Amino acid sequence: MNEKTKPKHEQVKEMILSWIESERYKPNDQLPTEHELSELSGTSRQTVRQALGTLVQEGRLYRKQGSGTYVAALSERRTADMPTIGVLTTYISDYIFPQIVRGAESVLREQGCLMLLSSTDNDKAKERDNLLMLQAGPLQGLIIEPTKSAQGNPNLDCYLALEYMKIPYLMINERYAELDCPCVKVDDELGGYLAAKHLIELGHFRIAGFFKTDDLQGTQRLKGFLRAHREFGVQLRPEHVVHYATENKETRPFELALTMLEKPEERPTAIVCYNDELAVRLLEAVRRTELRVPEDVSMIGFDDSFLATATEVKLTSVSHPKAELGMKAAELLIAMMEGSAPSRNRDIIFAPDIVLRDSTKPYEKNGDKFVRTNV
Amino acid sequence: MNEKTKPKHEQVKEMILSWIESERYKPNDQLPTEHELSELSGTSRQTVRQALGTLVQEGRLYRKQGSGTYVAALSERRTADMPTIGVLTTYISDYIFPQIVRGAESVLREQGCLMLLSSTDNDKAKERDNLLMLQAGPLQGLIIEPTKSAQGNPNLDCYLALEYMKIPYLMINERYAELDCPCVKVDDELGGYLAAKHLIELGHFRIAGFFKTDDLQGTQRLKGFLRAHREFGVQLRPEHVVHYATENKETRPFELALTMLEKPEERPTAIVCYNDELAVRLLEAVRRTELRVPEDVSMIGFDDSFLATATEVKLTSVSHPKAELGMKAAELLIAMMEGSAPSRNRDIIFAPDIVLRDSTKPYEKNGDKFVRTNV
DNA sequence: CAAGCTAACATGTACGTACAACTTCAAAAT
DNA sequence: ATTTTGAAGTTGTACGTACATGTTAGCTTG
Repeated sequence: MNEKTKPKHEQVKEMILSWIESERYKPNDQLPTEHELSELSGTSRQTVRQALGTLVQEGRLYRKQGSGTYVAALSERRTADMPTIGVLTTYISDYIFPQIVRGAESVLREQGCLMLLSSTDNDKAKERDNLLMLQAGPLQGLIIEPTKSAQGNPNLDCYLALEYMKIPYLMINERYAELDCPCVKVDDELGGYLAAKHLIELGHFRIAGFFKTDDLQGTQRLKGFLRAHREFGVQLRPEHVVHYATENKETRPFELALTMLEKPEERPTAIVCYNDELAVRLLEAVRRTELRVPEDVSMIGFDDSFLATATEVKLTSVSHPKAELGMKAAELLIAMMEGSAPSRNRDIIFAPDIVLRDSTKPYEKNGDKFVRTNV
Repeated sequence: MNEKTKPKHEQVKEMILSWIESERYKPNDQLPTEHELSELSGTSRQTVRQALGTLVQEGRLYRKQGSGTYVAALSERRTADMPTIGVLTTYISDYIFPQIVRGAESVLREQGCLMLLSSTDNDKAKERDNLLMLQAGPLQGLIIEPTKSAQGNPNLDCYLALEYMKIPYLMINERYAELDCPCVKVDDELGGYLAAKHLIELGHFRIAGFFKTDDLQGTQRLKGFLRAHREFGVQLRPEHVVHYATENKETRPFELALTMLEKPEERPTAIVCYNDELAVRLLEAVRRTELRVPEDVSMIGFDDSFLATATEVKLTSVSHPKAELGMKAAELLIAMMEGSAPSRNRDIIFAPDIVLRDSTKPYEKNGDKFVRTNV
């Protein structure tokens, strides 16, 4: 069968499609009967039925026994022309991620893509389940937030399966070390650096830092925090660097903050918080010890979320464009799906900046017994 | 055609499916030829071809002209056995909705369903676009948060199309008046009633209420607020009932609160806020007028969100189980899809309760010139 | 005028014949 | 031993007949 002579049922199908596309028949209009089409096309009723059957299966027509065959409304067309994109996140209601999803969804909607959303509860086994389930669906691309990104990747085989299946994927916030997919993220190291730098430039010399180090984001923010201290020659007390993880985030930072705030000779003059959520929690620790922010201890958050302005003392916070991150991730994934993304250096990294509010102020001696011993 | 005697081509299809499911034939195994199946089943080759054609269309088999018919590998199966559920929301990053989605997604994941997420920006035209797009996908059910629920339903035809297509759907938070689908929601009227009742029982007699009335949730909360005043015989000043809408929510409530707080002779002794987000905003208005919560004016929020504990004065708030609402909605929709939902009285309504914190206290005269004139 | 009935019309199922196009395997040729 | 050819086998297209099931419109009756 060469190109010139297609099967008759294909030719009938194309004739009917041309009627639909030229709007000779509009949605819910009735087509000629099978008998009429048979005569019109000079083919048998069976051949007409085969053409109609294919168009029904594709959602272009619907049939009603005893009544006739009708043009389907646009909404009844199938998904052949609507790519399905998966978004796999750790926590759907995490206080930042909904804004990233919002940005992604707005781009995907605009581009006529359907978005599947799924979550892992920051648990590697659930990450695996989700990856398998999403792959079994009609997936054309995947945006992934890694799960406990600092703790390795036991689900590597699932990611390799995505590559085998030629499903493009990218990661947001961090990337598993052994994968080579693009990553769309904030420069967390720079964020931690800017936070500490801001406080150092305000004269603070005893700065505590609280970091959630089971995610690479926390590790990177800590790295920047340390780098600022080194560059500005400010000494750091080891007990002023607090690590915590998903499992103990409700208790450990609060307890350790209480402990260090209750000792006047060891008290930090400022605190860098891993994020605004933690900052709200440590604000309470400051109050509990009858100190004030920023009069007694300055504080800086991260993410510039709506929590930063919900508190009585508005938080100075490291800011980054959350919805835009989602948008750029979606745009990049679509480009990858279309084969129009550059093959190298595809990471997109947003530089954060500091939004100054009321929670940080210059360090003042204030009759304290403390003496600057650095610089 | 009654239940007992299915069409022959259906029976052949089921025979072949039973082979696949019992693993008599595994992925990539070759099935008996059409001629052999014809003899085995006692039907014509055409009938066998029809059964095979359906299974090919469903992705269970693939055929190779001149070679044979084979069982498709698992990853090539279509999503026939993984239902796809749409969730249509107004704002993905709305401070409450992510928790509802989280609850729904956890149930859907457990039940092996894929979840499509889409948003309308509380805009009716986008609601329409989304409904058309979701319907064009492989949708088996839909969970919908109505868009500006108090303002009618210009997209009724889209909802009727869902019914025509026999796609079950339900609504959360409110239902469009002319639709008869199930609704899963909080009893907003009771919530508004409890909020006002709580303040009245604390002795407050001049209570302001702020309600977002372009959503039926706001209208119902207002209704309960009014009912409490009527039942307890407390008079209500019209200027103490503030309506606002999506478009002016950033400005109008704040301005009107400032206005009423600045006039000592008209100042309310307590404020009912449509939600915690608004409460945080009105806390700032109270501060701006150098008043204190709860010493000078009590305040109660709604939703018991994490904003309620982010503030310095922890908010008394009307509480309801947000993630559970999402879970119940997903369970009900699955039951509807399986035909196991009761056909009547399917609404699920959660009774809210009050979580007492620090933002409300009993009314005291405090040297004010005010005199109780009611009760 | 409304309700019920029936015949005509339209799609759904099933069988059959015939030939086209492709694949596989065995036999023949090199 | 390897390559080529041809026959047999298998799926794909197309036509036809016959009957089942459901819908619709027109006619009749109350």
